[in-house]
Amino acid sequence: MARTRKFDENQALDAALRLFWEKGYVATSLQDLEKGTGLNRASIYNAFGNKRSLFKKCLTLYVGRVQAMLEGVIGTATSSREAIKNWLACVIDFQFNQETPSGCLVILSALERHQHDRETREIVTALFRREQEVIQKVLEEGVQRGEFPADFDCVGVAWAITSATSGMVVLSMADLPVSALQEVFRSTMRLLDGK
Amino acid sequence: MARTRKFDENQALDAALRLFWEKGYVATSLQDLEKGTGLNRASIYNAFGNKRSLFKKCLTLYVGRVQAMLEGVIGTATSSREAIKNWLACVIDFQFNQETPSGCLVILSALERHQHDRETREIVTALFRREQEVIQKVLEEGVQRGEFPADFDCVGVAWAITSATSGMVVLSMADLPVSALQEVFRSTMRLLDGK
DNA sequence: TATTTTCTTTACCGTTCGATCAAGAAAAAC
DNA sequence: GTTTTTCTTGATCGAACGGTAAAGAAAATA
Repeated sequence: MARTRKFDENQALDAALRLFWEKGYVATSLQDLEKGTGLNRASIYNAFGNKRSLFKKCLTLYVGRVQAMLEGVIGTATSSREAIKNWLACVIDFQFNQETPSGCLVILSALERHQHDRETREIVTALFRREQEVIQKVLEEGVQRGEFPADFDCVGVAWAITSATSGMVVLSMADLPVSALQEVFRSTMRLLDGK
Repeated sequence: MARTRKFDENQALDAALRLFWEKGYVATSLQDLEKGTGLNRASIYNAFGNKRSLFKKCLTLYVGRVQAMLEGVIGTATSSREAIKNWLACVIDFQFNQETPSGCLVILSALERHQHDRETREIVTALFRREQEVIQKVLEEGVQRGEFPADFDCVGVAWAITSATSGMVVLSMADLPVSALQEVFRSTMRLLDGK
């Protein structure tokens, strides 16, 4: 009864995500999006609405992936300590992975806050909260398992680790070498040793 | 022999800095700059060159101030521990200070890296390096003073603290409450306790 | 195969972008 | 007070911006 869509919507979304990830919301023009997705301008509007809603779809997609990666890495570890170690290593790998852009769309969006509506900002806030919660939970499990002392500050350390992941991303975006991130990594891990 | 400038160049630079600080380089238009500085467009070009060079002047001004604040806070402390404590507290205060925008122009510029030339990116990199150096130095003084054990990892902890300051700024931009930053603060301070 | 419906293409909309230029205004030097 | 020089103003530039409308192309139904 009707014509089918020629392009793969997920594929186009992926391409758009990559662009926003690299240049941010404002600096990514519709011209960029046309070239990146291979779609015509009107096709983009037809499929995704306007630039704002396309961005929001990309951000949601990205957040979902990061969260899946976070929970995957944390969930498959055999100890609390290993979980944190793997997560921090994962963040570093991700920054220097050649297949994906460096940086982080969520952090970028956090800093572009003036450009976005409340709903978008809440997506950003939620990811950080979620990261802290997941880490806190794995630390609490570590306490129960006897890996950490009973009075271990799970809340505070979880926030510190969450902060450290953002900090590492910023450092890598500021052209600091891997070694700097590794120093952050090692020192952050030491938060799991003390009292 | 000639007419004198009516406006205060430093004052205009301050206004421009504030705009870039709030919205970033791309999102700040010349219209914004005209309104913010109170200057006519051509006066801006006459005084500061183009948008790029105006931005660079603002960034340099900002970096100088942050560095002065860093060195001031660290330099006036009576112990290594107190120096770090004051610096972290200073960063938190700064984020919630109502008189200045939240966020950080340097971090924003790091994430907008694709917009800037190498010289600008190097200014950004340099500030992070400088922050780490200053902190490392004060830690090393702490070791000599017997505040920390002889094998204390000054390099790594300095990077962790540098990362923590960026992390806290990101968290505050992501609308996390002060309490979250304070948790990062407390946990980061604990890096000075362990072995 | 004819029809219907959706997707795609092309051209274009008004607006805003960064940047410039020529004319007018004002202060210092003589 | 005249001259000289710089600063300021207002108008305007071409390009790029996000977004849209109408015509053409193509696939699924009948």
